[in-house]
Amino acid sequence: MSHLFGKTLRQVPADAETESHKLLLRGGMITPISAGVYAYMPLGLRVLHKIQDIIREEMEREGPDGRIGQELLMSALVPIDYYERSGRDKTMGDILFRLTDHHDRDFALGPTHEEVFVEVFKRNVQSYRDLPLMLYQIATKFRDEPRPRGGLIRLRQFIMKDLYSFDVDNAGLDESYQMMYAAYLRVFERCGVPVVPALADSGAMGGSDTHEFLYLTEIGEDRCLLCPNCGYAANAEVATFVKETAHEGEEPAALEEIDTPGLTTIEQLADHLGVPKSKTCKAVFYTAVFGDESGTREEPVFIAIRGDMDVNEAKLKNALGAIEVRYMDEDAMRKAGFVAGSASAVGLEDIRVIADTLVTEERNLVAGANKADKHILNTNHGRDWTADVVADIALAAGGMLCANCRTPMDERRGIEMGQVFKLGTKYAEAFEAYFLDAEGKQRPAVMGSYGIGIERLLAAIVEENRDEAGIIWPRELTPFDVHVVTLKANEEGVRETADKLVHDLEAAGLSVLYDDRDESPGVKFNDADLLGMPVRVTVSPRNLAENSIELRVRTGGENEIVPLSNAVDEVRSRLAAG
RNA sequence: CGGGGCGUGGCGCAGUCCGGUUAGCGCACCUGACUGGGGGUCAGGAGGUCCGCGGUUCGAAUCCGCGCGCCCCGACCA
Repeated sequence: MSHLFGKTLRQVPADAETESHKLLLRGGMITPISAGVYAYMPLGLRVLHKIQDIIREEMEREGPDGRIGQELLMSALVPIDYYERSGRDKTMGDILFRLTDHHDRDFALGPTHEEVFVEVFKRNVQSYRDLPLMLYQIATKFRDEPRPRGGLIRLRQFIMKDLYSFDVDNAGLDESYQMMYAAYLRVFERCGVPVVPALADSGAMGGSDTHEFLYLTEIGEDRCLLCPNCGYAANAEVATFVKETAHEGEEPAALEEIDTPGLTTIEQLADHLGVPKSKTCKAVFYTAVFGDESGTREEPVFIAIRGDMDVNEAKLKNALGAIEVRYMDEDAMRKAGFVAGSASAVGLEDIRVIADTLVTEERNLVAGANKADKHILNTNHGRDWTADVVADIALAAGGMLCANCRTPMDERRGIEMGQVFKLGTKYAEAFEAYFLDAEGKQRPAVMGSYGIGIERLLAAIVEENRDEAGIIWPRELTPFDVHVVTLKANEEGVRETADKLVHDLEAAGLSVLYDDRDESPGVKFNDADLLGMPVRVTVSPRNLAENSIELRVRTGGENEIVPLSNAVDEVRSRLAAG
């Protein structure tokens, strides 16, 4: 430690908010470079390497039919036309880091590598005999995130393990997907991070099935719904729930315009009228963005949804086939002639109306009159207004009933540790990555893609494995196996004994962090706790007088005095137990 | 992109409202001594474009303008 680069800090840098960020900074394991960009110091890098070792083992674990992940390395610098061919130069939009070389050729720094893998696949595979194939890399990705956050949780430059599977058909893809799904559970288990696999949105990836592996934590940025009864788990973006009408049986009543001065929210309106929020129809305005090879086009859309629910923007996007939907700002609303607070689809023309399924089945809802301070009672879909698109666009929330078993669901926050996608043939077709099947027919490869963010995983490992004093590294990830501390090293025999012990431990195959600094006991013990190695060994005159050393396991055990002669075996047994 | 906070030695902060000696404190760092089982004590020391540029002024860390950067909330998110 007298030579170690990266000092521990007693005070936490003020801009660290999450515990993992604070501990990694205090431990001298990371150094901030720019928003969402970090340098990894020696201790931090050792853990990153160990995480990667675990991932490599699990990616290369042989499947039932002998398939394994094969590691390779793609370029980070990618000609922009790769992303143009898949259309993702548009769908990924501003997230793409772009640059131009001195010949004016455009490149991107790869944010994810489906395009590059499928192109390399195409150049090297012609026959079904080469399939299935699983290729992966552990490499740096670049994403110009609008808002990096939480230390290592959301970065603009990060290391990712990305694996891509290539199969002859959907059944093969299912097998690859299951293999990776299982491998991911093992990776997170070994890293000491509990995860919940949840149904997710495939977003700009395209494709069908996709699961996210969520680490549940209050500092998470994703919201998910969990059924405590049947185990259903889904990101709020895609979560389904039981949608029941509340007023379907009523006889349609006559329209009636009423005065509602100053009442602009559903809350106020329902309170004023003494009706449940489910008796109202909420109006929301969005700008939808559509895009294809020729460019992008914007269109204002009107959303009608029952007053007690909110719009799920991912579902809305999918229902419209838009590449983006965004909440309309006040300027655009004024231009479109909407009366915010008193709007409805009744009498509305020249704009697409998207209605949630429930709102079309209810009867006699209170809706806006499209005039300030006026609302209409008893509006009914089909009679008073008609939607252009009817779809499930409602956002699931805690307490809503599970679609499988009608149990009220819990809503939790989580961080996405990894995601697995069934991509299908989208990329193979865009890149004409065909192989010849047994009948000599050309077929596109059926792909899957599977990613894990390495630094984000590191952050979650620290979030999950710590106490008030510092980090508690899981056995497989600790930067060093043993932390040897000397006290009063200038006194007779202490330094010599510690030097020899370190040598013996290393000869026994253990890695050792040796605190040989001339610091007070308090400083050394506190640093040992902060840095979090599983076993601490103290060599001091007091113990030496009895030919002993002292052991302490980081997980909170008591100090134990053991004979110096057994030191190596004793350390090993503590490590094996942990 | 909208809202909020912040920018003064490596870290944490005071000073800024109300302009005026040499910009201060704690931690860390260097030298020496003492000390030695949970961030010890004393003495001496080094270290500063006060985020940048422009302006106001006899005089700017402090006032004004324009930028830049960092953090948080939201929007967004493969």
